[in-house]
Amino acid sequence: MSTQTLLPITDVTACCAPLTRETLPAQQADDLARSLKALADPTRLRLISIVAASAGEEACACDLTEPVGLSQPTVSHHLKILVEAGFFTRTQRGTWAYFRLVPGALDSVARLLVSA
Amino acid sequence: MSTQTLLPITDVTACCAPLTRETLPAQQADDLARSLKALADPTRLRLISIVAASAGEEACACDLTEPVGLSQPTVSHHLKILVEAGFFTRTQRGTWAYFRLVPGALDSVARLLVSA
DNA sequence: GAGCTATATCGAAGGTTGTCAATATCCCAT
DNA sequence: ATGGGATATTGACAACCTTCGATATAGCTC
Repeated sequence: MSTQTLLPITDVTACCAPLTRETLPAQQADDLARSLKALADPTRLRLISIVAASAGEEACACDLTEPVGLSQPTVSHHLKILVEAGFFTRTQRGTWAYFRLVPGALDSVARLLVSA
Repeated sequence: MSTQTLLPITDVTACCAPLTRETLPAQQADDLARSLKALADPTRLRLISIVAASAGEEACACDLTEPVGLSQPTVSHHLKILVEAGFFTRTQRGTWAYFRLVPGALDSVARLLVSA
């Protein structure tokens, strides 16, 4: 993960043919790789899965630390990466931070991987 | 990328519900993350794309170095990672090594990412 | 066999990532 | 205001990744 700002997924997938259709330009390869890097961590996959399975498809940060078994700063770090990559939205309500899946974000990445 | 042996994709995806269906067990999160890590590199995405777009969906290693603009050892390294992750097969014909996409491998990963 | 070519492996440098403890920030309640 | 709880940021460290040049291996051709 670089320090560069991540494109929201919807931008990454706005324009392009699927991966297997024609040779991917370097710029688009970079963008897609950045999105995939955000997903390519077991803790982040579990966070996505937990949020998606939560009531209202929304989860409080306070309920995410314990299930993944890592420290609070580490979980906060992973959540930030998922937000910056465009997979999560963050809503502050009082002291609590709530996270939701961005609708269609995972599907956009998936669509780029398939041929048909 | 760890030194640990990668599961072929078909094993990763053999058993499990989509990512967003229920909380992903740690073991499956690890496996899927390993597959995604193999994809999460711009050079490897371009290699996949070039091979997929080649005549017969097959490409010789000798034709892959120049388009990605990296050294021969580096390209060889990326090809190895894609083979070990189960996305490519490698066939030796004389001095040349030919690479093909494993049918369905990308689709298996994509299917785990979508909800529907 | 000798030499050439294609590919893989080795070893090292530099950058990136995941993790934590410590600390800062923000918001609510008293 | 003050205190307490929730979350984010900082700084540090170890592990890992990408890349290369140098070298090894394997197969073809003469």
